Amino acid sequence: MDEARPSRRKSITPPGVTESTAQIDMGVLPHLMGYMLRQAQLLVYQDFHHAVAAGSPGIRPPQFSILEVVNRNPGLRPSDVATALGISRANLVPLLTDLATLGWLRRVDDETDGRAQSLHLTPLGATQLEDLRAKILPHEDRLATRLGPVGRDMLLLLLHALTTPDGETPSSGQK
Amino acid sequence: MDEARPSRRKSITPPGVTESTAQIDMGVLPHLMGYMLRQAQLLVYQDFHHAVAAGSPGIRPPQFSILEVVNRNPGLRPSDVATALGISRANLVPLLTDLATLGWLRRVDDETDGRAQSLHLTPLGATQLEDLRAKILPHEDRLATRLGPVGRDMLLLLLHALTTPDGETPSSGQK
DNA sequence: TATTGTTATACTCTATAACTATA
DNA sequence: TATAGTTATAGAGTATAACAATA
Repeated sequence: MDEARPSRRKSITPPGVTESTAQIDMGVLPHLMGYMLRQAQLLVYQDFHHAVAAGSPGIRPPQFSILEVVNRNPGLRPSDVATALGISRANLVPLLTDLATLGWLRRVDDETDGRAQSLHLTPLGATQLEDLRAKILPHEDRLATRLGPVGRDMLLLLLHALTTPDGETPSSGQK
Repeated sequence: MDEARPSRRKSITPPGVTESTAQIDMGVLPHLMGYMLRQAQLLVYQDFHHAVAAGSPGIRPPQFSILEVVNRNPGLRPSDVATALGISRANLVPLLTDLATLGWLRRVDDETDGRAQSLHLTPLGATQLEDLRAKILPHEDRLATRLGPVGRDMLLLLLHALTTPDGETPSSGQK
């Protein structure tokens, strides 16, 4: 019985997200933004890992985002970082602790508000962040070559439009 | 060192995550595909949850993907589902078990190959899948209104280009 | 009372290694 | 030996509740 499917050959197709599914009907999945966003994000995250893992173990996208935001906004508070990156305060704590343990980030108790802290990058953290950018940007550029000359800008524009609630102005967000 | 930023400059990128972070400089993050893909995916996944949670508890994107693929390819094997969706065989097992426990999916031992199984949706599973589609597609459409008339197709096209290794033909998955 | 940082907990997703039973 | 399904485990990300100190 069974064998509703003809010819199950052992045609092992190379790994990757969608390539090995050539003869499988994916149904509506390729038409769902959620599914395709997940696949794309997995791919880019793998690229991030390849770009960063060797040289900066333990640094993943969230850690990089924290470094970037704190570097651009010295003295920022954990609470603000959490809302800016969409991370809960509770989940931010161990990330900040790890970065502080590395000596890349300092937590300074606020003098006017006994509850608050001010976050700053150490000189080491600043140079490491530069190093991370120098690794990440080329890899993103390499991936972007799959999208054609204006594809990357178009993708970012669409993603901004998607994540921008409504009355925002995403038109001024490009470099 | 480096930039020595003057207090709180309103730099080039207001858009991004939320409007409450308007005065925070997000640096290069809004220009990174990885960061924006993550933000977009979180948003769409929240939408998925809102669309599905009430009525089908426990059904998340991976479960839906499995149902969709098995429905379109009756008799498919777990191994094929795993590679098609980018999930490891090991991690697929509990997902299939849950769906089987719900009575939505059957695991039939293959008669010619004692190691293999054939996956099929039960009649209940098929109707439930129809129900899920009827909930998910409108919510995706609603999100897509932020992207303009051709924005959604453009986004899907770019995501396909990004996740397609190189000389592949993404048309095999198109409807 | 409300907020800030924190702790603790639980659940999901992901990544490996290793086992069984078949082939 | 190789494969299919499975088990077990560990790690990361996410989501809540609750707490102490402070406002």
